[in-house]
Amino acid sequence: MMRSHYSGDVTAAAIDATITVCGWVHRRRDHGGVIFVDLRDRSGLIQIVFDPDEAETFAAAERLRSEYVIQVTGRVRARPEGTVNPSLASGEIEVYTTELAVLNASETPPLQLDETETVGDAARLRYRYVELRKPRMQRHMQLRAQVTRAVRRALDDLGFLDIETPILTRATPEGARDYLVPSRTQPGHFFALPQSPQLFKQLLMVAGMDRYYQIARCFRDEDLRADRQPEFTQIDIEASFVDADDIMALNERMIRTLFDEVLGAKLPDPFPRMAYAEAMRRFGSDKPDLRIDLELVDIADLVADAEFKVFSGPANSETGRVAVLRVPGGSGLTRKQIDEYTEYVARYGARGLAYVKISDAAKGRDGMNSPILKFLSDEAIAGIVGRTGAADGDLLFFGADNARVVNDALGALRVRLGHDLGRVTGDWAPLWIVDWPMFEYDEATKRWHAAHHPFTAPAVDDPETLKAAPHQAMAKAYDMVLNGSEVGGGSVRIHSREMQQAAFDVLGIAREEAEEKFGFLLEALKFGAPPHAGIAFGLDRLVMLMAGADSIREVIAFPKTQTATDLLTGAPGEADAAQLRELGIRLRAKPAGEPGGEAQG
RNA sequence: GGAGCGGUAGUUCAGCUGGUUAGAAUGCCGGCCUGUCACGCCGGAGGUCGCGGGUUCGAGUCCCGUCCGCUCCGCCA
Repeated sequence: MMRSHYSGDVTAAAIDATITVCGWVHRRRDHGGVIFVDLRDRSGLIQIVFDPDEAETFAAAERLRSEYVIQVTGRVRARPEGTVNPSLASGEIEVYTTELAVLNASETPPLQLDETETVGDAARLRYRYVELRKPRMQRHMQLRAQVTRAVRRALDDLGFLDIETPILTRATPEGARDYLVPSRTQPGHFFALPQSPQLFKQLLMVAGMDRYYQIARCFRDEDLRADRQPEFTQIDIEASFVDADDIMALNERMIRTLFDEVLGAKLPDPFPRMAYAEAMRRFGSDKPDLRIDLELVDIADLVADAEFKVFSGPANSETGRVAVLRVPGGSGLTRKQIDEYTEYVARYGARGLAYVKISDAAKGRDGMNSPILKFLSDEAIAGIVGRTGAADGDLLFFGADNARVVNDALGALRVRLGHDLGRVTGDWAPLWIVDWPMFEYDEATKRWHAAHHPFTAPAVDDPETLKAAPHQAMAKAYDMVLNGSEVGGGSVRIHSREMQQAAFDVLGIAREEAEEKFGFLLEALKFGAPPHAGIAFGLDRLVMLMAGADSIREVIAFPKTQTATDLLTGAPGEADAAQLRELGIRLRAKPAGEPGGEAQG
């Protein structure tokens, strides 16, 4: 039953009003015969006063301990002497209690609930229900609810239909690893949990549900990161008879409204757009953080003839790249710091991190300091200084390797330096990345991969053109990037069977395989599929950014650990023999000392 | 699959190069204090130093293995 006071905002109560408040005892202080309790409820901390004149209540209050669940009734009073405690939600008022009911006791809490304490992650997740009581977590959950509410309202108002799609569905051949669910009624067969509702929302377009959305749970059995969980939530949107511009306009308006309503933040109108190629060239990333003013500059032509093989090799290679990152004022970096950055870029495959410190650019090489200067001609040095605009006191970092390594390494270094050197300006920098390549060639498997997914429409209209030159094909795709994070991505979809087949052909998905895995989609495309396009936002990541949190776990009520387990419930657990028998699953013998075994199928 | 960091009272942490009864803060228990607000003061309880093995006269500390948590690379169409 909802307690009578529960407006969620005690601070709005009038002086001298009698109110009833429920919550948890955050802290009890006794002083000179008076007992003070900081009561924690969803609005924050409220100071409750117990006076010895209320003998019975006072006696009960003496037995209060941390995390006891109580209900108090009392008179709202202004705090004496005009004292205001900003750490309390009820900073200017207090509740002078006449009645106290202990609704439940609590053992000594397993976590410290002070906001200043950083509790170890394992303990937090094990006792998540306690951790969630913290005002910060309450705020995060409230923010998340506000976001979904605002999104729903915006889309509802535009006539979008919220339609649910299956959670038990079938495996897809490409993309992330699937979570599998064995079928009891079809022994040896498995459902897969959806990586996204992609195929179903396209079927809904064929079905004439021409404006669809869903706050959809998605599942991907891949390794976790601070911003990646195995189950996560997408704001999934699809519409018919629209093009890329329609979808981008609709969604940036939605995001702008969302930020305005929820955070009071004004995002640019319109969002800037940048071609994928430009983003890679200037920032080494397909999700550049535009709050950082550092940029990559190409210098391959300046060092192509250098004797320095480290530079001239990539400079003359089809797949190579030689680029410079100018760090204004960076010549103050110590050798130790540069070594650290070298180590940092090594993660991305960079075999070194050449640098030049510039003390007096006008003096040419004599005004510079670098181990690599001796390998470069005066012309090359002058060219690099001219092109990068390097000034006295600057430092230049060089990347020379195949383009992928240079982009990854300098792109990551750029972000790292931006933060380290305080070059992050502004609060929100959204943009659209457009003009994506249709396919990417994977050297390892010698195969083409879909840059987005295999249902993305190419810019060309003829399937034969697509097949003839897949490396040139551009996709009608768009990603929304915010502060260096990809928050959403979408595309115009293929709506003709012939084009879809052509895409599968390029991707090396055999006709039989395509027929088996996607036959239903190919078939649907035959029966009057309208042109359609859509987008999906990563809700968790979006809320994380809005909350200023550094992990997606901060905005998910019950997240999983890095090894995809749930410390609270102990999931995943073992299945008992009877269940397995019924499912027709036999486990491989347990390796000694290890819990569980491996499914054999 | 790989790299790195961490695991010591309920909680957050300290514990230098191996050395006697493993400390602090906070929380918890008891007492004191006429309004505190991170209240204060006095006292107390609380630890298989993640687990297993090894080196050593001696291991929280060194070595090996293992488990767990976190960050990152790979992976995430």
